Amino acid sequence: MPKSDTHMTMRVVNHIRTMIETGELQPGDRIPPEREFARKLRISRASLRTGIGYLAAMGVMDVRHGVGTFVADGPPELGKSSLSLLGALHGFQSWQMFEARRILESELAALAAERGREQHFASLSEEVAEMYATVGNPMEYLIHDVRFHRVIAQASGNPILAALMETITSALYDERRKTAERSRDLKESADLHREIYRAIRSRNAAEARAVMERHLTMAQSAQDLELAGAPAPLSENGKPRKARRKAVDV
Amino acid sequence: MPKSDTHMTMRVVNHIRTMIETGELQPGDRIPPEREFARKLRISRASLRTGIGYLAAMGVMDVRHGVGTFVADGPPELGKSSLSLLGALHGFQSWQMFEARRILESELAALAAERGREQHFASLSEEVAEMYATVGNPMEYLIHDVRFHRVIAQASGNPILAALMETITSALYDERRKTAERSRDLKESADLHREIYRAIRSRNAAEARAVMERHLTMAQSAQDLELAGAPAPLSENGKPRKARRKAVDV
DNA sequence: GCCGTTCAGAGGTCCGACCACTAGGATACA
DNA sequence: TGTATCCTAGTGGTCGGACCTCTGAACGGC
Repeated sequence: MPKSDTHMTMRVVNHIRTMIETGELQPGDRIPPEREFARKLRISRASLRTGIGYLAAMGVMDVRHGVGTFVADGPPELGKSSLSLLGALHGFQSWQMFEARRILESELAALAAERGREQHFASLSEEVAEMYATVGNPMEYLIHDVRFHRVIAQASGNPILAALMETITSALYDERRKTAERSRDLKESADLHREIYRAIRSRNAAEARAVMERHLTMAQSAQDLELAGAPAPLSENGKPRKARRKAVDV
Repeated sequence: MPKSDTHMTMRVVNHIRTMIETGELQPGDRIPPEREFARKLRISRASLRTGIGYLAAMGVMDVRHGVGTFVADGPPELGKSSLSLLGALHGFQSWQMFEARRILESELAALAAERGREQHFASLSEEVAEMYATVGNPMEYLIHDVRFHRVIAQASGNPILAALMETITSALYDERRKTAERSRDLKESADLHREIYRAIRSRNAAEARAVMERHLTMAQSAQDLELAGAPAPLSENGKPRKARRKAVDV
């Protein structure tokens, strides 16, 4: 998509991109200090920083003040929190977020059932066990919950869908953290996760998809309930700035 | 996700975000000239530019040299071409891209069948007609093809899923453009689009999903064939790094 | 009325200085 | 000896102010 030559920023982006493609740079690697790198590329430090900023915004680079600049590591995600920004711009609604997640994760679960490997099953099993063990500790529980879904995404064998899921999940995360779930809910949640795990392990794609959908539907209604007794009013395009803010923060 | 206060870049991002949330800024609007805006925010122009660059990278702002900086207009998309960058980093494969698209668009078609409105149906019908009319002109055809899918995304009533689709599609676009389709293929393609349109209009979600899936599966195998048949793909910049580039550029 | 020229205003690039954070070594103390 | 504190080199962050390039529209000659 991006033109090369002219714009300095694109020159930087393409240069780093090439370094990645040739294997010269790998996830976790550090790039040279800005001053040095800028000299090597024959551009000003300011321009170099523009390019790096661009890559950082897209989640490809990870800049750490006082330490250095690194190639992003960990699960790929499209543009850190870009979804919430876009949401502010286009008025995304909470339920749309959940719907998107429900659809993605359901398919992910089905794919995981078809393509998952022993190692994935083992990880899933482990996380389920941890979930049961931390039913009394929502904070801890959430960590394993997230990991569980992340393992499924990996097991699906499609890193792109996994990245999309990661994007939505992280946008949903903040809101979710605020929902102080009760222990009884967590027990039910753990049960559902166990069901999902079993369906995947037995390579029953349809079942995995169905249970995952049930799980996420329940999670959504639980949160809706928590947030307000009133069901979400879909004004579609309403003026009320109040509602707008709500949709935005999701 | 982003901390506020300290980092200038986040101060800018949050400020603009707030302006968007309050409705002070709307898609298509122009923000003040950099020098002036920087003065108003009490920060240096460089810092302001960093923040704007961040927003631009995520597709929220649209910067035009010599003209001005605008709030993004048109269909939302997550981080312009961030997918192809991430692809380079994590080695995304072509088939994974197609799979993701197939899953997303199938669900989108189903949702469109359930929620679409008369105006959407009218647009779809129009695009189908245009497709038949431009069967002899691949360039023109492609435009209406893209529009057709975009209208379905809108009709689905879920802008988030639509944005995800847009992201994948635009990453796929370059590759797709190179595939000089023959007229006969286009005729078949138009027929399928017409089927999809009919299913949606008759609110048959299952049928819409199925036909869409068939359409995209065919499109994928057609392109695979094209790529395999012509063994001397344009290397775009000389380097023989074929296999690698393939996985990357998709 | 058409078309090339001019020009103001907007973003793009650069420089060089200085600030702020981090990690790890050097030092002081118990 | 062990531990806590301080110091410092290295790296990203911010600044401002000069200059370049691009775009669009007003201007003026034909």
